[in-house]
Amino acid sequence: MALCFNPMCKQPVTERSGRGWRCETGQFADLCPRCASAYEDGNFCEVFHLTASGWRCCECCGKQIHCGCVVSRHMFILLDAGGIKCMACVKKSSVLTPNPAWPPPLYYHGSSPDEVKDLLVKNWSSIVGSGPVPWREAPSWFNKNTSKVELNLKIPSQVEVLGGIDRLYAHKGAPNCSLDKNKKWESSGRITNGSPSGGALENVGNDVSGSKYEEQPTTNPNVTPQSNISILEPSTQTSHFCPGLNPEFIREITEKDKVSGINACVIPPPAINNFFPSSSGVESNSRAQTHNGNPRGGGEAQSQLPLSNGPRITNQELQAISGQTAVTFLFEKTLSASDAGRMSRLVLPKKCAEAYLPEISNPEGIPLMMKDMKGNEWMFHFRFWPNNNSRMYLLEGVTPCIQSMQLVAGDTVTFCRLEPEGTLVMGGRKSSTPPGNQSKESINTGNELSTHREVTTRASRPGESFSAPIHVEDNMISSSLLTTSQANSADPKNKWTEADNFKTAKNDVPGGEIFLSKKKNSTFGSNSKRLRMGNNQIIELEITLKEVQGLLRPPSDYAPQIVIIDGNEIAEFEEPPVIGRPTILATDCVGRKFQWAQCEDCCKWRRIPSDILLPSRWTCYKNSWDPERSLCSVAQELIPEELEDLLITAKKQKFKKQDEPDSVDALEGLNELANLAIHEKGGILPLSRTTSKHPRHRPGCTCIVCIQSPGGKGPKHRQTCTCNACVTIKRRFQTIMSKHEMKQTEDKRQKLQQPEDILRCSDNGNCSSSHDAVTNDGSGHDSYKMKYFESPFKRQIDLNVQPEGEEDLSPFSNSGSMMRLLQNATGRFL
DNA sequence: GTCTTGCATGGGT
DNA sequence: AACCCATGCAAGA
Repeated sequence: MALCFNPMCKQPVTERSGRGWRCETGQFADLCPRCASAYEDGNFCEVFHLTASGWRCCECCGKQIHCGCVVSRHMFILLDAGGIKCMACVKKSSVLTPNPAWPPPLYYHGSSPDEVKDLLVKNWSSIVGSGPVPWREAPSWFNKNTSKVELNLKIPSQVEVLGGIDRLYAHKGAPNCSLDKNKKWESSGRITNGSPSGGALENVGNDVSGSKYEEQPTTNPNVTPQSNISILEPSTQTSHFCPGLNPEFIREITEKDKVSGINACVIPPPAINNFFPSSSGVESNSRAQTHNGNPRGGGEAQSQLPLSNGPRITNQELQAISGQTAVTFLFEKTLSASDAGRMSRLVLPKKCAEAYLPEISNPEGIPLMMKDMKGNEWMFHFRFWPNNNSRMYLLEGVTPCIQSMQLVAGDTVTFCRLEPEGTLVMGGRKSSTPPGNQSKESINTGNELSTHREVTTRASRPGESFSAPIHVEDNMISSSLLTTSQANSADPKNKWTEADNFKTAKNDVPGGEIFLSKKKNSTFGSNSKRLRMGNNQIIELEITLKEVQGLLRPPSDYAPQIVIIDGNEIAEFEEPPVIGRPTILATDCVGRKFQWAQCEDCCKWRRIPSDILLPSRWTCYKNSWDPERSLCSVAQELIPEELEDLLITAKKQKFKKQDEPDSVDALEGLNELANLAIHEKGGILPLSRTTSKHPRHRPGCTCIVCIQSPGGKGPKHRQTCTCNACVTIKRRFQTIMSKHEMKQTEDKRQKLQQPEDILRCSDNGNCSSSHDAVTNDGSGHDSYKMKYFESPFKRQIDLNVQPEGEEDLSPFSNSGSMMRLLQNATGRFL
């Protein structure tokens, strides 16, 4: 007869005996009835280990916990600042203090269901993988003075936890939307006989919610119903879970295969290192799931799973998330174009599919039910294709779910599992947040944006300018524009020229979604791993494509090649451009142009010559034009009022340029185009430059590009040159000219229709600029207009005062001057 | 002609 | 060289 596992007992194990803790072998300790009772009461250690070492006091209640003991290892959590906290206090704090990640339900009384749903999706998306930033921002939610308007504005950056869903809908009386909330749950400190059993965990929480919880409506909006569910403590409690795996199966593999139960069962997020109890020392190089039907060891799979599929979440976040239920993050995947397309099939990373999803032995697969973050159930089909002696796992039928989450290629789907029932949950995370807070969030998140791998550029509506969240890698800018430029740089047919514009890209994609190709006819939003970037390499710009174009600077150490077309020289850069620092063009009281440049370190604005192209990183120390102000400690010239006007000026210029046709932008001077407001972190990084000049050219190539020296000297293109570069530029030129003619025709037609506008124009022909300057902000007020006449750097807004101000900015004011303008632009580059 | 399905291909790791 | 996986594409519905 088996004896009690407790060495201090050794009583026979009877039928009334119970199971105790899980041992490192994966098996559960068989205890005699007395010991089992003590264990279930949570005082096993107090009875048997009282004189042992390792007792510590809870930092909150002072309760002693036998730390370090396998029996009590799930009864406490380790505090970041040191010390421990018993699970009772953990649960208390979870109950009585608002989850910083979730607003009090009070806020949602007036919210419509749609708003709530939207909030859920967005917030879940945030928490699943965007890192801890939302938690930092979250406390503002609890400011009682926060207005609903403010609240709504903050929605995209807020977070959602499953518990929050429960709270929300419990309060709104919509339990059908919660996640299995109607189930009678048991606290799941451990899994015994395939079902959670009571134990120390429940006991420590008895004073809060008891070991069992059957949901009851709450009347106190500030005290949320604490279901059952324990805080998931990565280093302890998780080891008792076998997330997603059938408990019977768990026992099977632990008993049959003698695999470490912990390692075999625990499916921790790869990003959470301390999820892995390493004490077992069981390491295996075998596959987590073999195709011959052998049981899968999740833990083994873990160690092999690609980190890129690991959710980006910290232990604390996970704890917060699991304030109501235990959530095991399984993996995530960035949606490719195929995944998000009409095919309704999502390719799953093989290792993740094999590790986390049910085993399938035939290509037909199995139906797989998942829930989304709203609690809606979706029935997918999990299957695989044989592929090169391997498998390609697919989740079919995902399109409706993905669409319901408004996910597109480049976004991320996250797979989680609710414990203990093992329900799979598919979450989603947008690759970018809406303009206006995206940059801010991205900057705040810093290195937490690892999942923003792809670059997507979007136009919110057809015809609008692009809102292009752009992730810039140290040596690579990933906007469609620049990527194209880089690609073009390798091809003499598509070298980067001043006249390039990418309007076609916008028109190519219905709805404004733009995914430029990394491969032929493929989508840019796909998993171009070369475009991925490390966490600390990411900055995110909220900037339009045209703005990006305006910020382009020719490589400082690379001279352009001169292409002669129709007798005009056009500077053409073999190398991709770099991004310059934006400045604000201004004019002093005597009409001289200059620029305001902002120091990257002190943010003070310095006056620099108008013809200077600043590098992306520029500080006061580089202000060689004004030595007196070459230190950050020196005050700036601008008084606050002037600075305000300056920024207004910049904003007006930005708006004005957005209203202008792309073709105009393509030919504007760089300085003018650089007057853009962008958000950046740590400055804009220079673009990469190809190390090989013509990677696609073969040795012996005699094209004009290859035979020309890097300095731009040597033979030049003739007018009759038919090389690819010339042909391309000619074609572009013709396109621009045709657009210009169309624009001229349209302008004439509009002028005829609006004679009053003509009368309002000044004699210098800058009607549109002057007009826009007044009307774009919707203020045609005279006093407002007059204000702009007062400050020197405001004059560029009113072209009547500064007639020459933007004359050159309109390359199509005179069709005959097209090439002159090209030359001017070239000259500015040079 | 369009959509779906399932395999093949090839770039990337 | 093996493997993964995005996606092309042909065949069938």
